Amino acid sequence: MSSSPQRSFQHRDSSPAGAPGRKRSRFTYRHLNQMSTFTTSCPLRVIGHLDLDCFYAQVEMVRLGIPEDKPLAVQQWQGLIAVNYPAREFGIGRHCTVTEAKKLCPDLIHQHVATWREGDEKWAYHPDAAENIATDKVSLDPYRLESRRIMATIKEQLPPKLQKVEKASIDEVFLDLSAQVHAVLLDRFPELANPPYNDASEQLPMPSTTALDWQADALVDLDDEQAEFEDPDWDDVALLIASKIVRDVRAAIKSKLKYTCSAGVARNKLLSKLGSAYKKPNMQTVIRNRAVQCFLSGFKFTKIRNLGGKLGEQVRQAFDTESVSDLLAVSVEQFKGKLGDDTGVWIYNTLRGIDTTEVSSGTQIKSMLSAKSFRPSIGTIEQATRWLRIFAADIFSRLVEESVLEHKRRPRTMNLHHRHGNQTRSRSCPIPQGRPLDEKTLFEIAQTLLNQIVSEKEVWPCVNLSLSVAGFEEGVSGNMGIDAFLLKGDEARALKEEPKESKNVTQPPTAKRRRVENAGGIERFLTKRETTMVNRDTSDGISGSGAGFTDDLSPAQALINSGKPPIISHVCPRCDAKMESPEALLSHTDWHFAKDLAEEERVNQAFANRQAAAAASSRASGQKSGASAGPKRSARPKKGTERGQSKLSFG
DNA sequence: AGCAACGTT
DNA sequence: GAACGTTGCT
Repeated sequence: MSSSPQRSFQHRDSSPAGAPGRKRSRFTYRHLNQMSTFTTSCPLRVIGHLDLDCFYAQVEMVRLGIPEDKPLAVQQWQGLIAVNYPAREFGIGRHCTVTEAKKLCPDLIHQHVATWREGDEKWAYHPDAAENIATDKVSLDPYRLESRRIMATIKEQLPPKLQKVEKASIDEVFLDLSAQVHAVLLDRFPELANPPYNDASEQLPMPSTTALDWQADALVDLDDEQAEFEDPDWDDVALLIASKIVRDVRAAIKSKLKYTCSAGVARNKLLSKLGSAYKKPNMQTVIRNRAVQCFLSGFKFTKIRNLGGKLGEQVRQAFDTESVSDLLAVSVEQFKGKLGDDTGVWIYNTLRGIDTTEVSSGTQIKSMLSAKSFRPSIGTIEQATRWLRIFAADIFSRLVEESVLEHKRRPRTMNLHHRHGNQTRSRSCPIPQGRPLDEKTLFEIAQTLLNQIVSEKEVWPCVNLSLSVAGFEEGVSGNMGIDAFLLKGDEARALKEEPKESKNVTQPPTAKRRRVENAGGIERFLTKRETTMVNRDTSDGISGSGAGFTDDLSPAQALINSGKPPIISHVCPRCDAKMESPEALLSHTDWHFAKDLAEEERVNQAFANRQAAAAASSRASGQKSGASAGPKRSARPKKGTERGQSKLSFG
């Protein structure tokens, strides 16, 4: 991260915090402090979402050294599972067949995914994979490995103590940038440092800035009427800072790994995710709080996460519309009546851009699956058994990469899924825990599951089989060393002095990557209104002007991080901690604020969760009702700044 | 097609 | 806890 002049902000008269007659921010010192503890209800929260552009296609482009402008698609058998943007210009879509695609674009590069081939010890890119659908099994490992490198790069780019990064899928990441932005705010706006009389409920002074320079960000049109000409407040500043951080992260991914991604920056996960999809590829979109409702109203609600399927269809039927704005007229009670309390509240909030879902950094894999659909279906147990061998090798290989080098976790259960025509069966069983796990064991367990299934009637021909492991469990049990936790086939045999078998699949302990983990994961609720303006960043991600946002922290932030007070005089009335300066003491009291609020928040959440959790099941996001009033803003329409502006003037 | 997560029964 | 279903990815 390079440093640069703070050209985003031009300071003007920085009137004292308490200057009379001066307009106050609608945010308080308490809100500001909540940023440093990632409080999910904080109205100044800033969340980023990164989404790799046609990820699989990019991986192949980079791996093969193909120039960016060449059309390429990733092939799986006769179909395409990823299409890069140059290829899309030819009208090639994800569910074209290869022959259709070649017709549209004869020069299309169609790279087949890597496959496991029976008897191989590892997946590989086979030139003739497409013709071997009957014997090969797709491997997505190359993409998982690249996904890990990207995660590592992102984490390297962010200040270690202030980052919160969640891997949401193989090509998606959420960032809670609140604490980092908080540190930047305190560093660059000294007037935010201390609440007068330690009163955290005091409103902040307005930003002492003349203009926000959104740089390459473009503003999206809004409905007029909206109170869009209000003075920028600290939430705008926070989003601007976050936007810059995100831009730098994208630049790092691009320069180090050659991948482009799109990004969304907003106040929560829901909005930032919509933002990243808003313009692709290689663009980033900022959704300011005042723009939320307008932004959301532009969507069919069916585009919103969790509403793209059955549930969305239910909603559409119930209210006979697909538009977000139509549904704004629907009351919570109506939603509850039609969809149940939890789902009803969730939808009501979601339509308003309300989402307090946490960004949880403690995300580890929870299950692994290896599957195959049989083109000509298979008809014998011997055939099925051969596939089980490949599945076991695949899964074991991934277990080795995932858990051995990192945290030693191993799965507790195995599941075998079987499909015959329309009907599907699955059987599962525990994986014996006492002893080390090896590939052969995996295979044998799978075999017993297969036997169970096969012993029923009407199982042939089989069109699909999938083997999965789940129930991952933390840690090295007892004195069993990490090395014994998982074993390569031959090592396991040696150790157990078992009779040897002919086939032996060993896994090269491939790429080693680091990991950072933590726990967490709670659902929350929030409140908040208003907005007026969306803007979009057209930056290509390499725009110079690096972030001057540093890793060094304000005293307050340093305190928060260390979690302990310094030494020397100035005694805290709360805890008798001794500080070396009045400033340190003030910062220290900030810290108390943060702690108190975090605690308060925790209690709230516990309550919310209890209610939600009881009935909690219905939807993938049990939110709590009772959205209370957000900070009110003095909605004072101002004299005109023009629409589509790239700068906003301050008071 | 091949994942992975999570919810319902 | 087992079986099955839903959602949302590339």
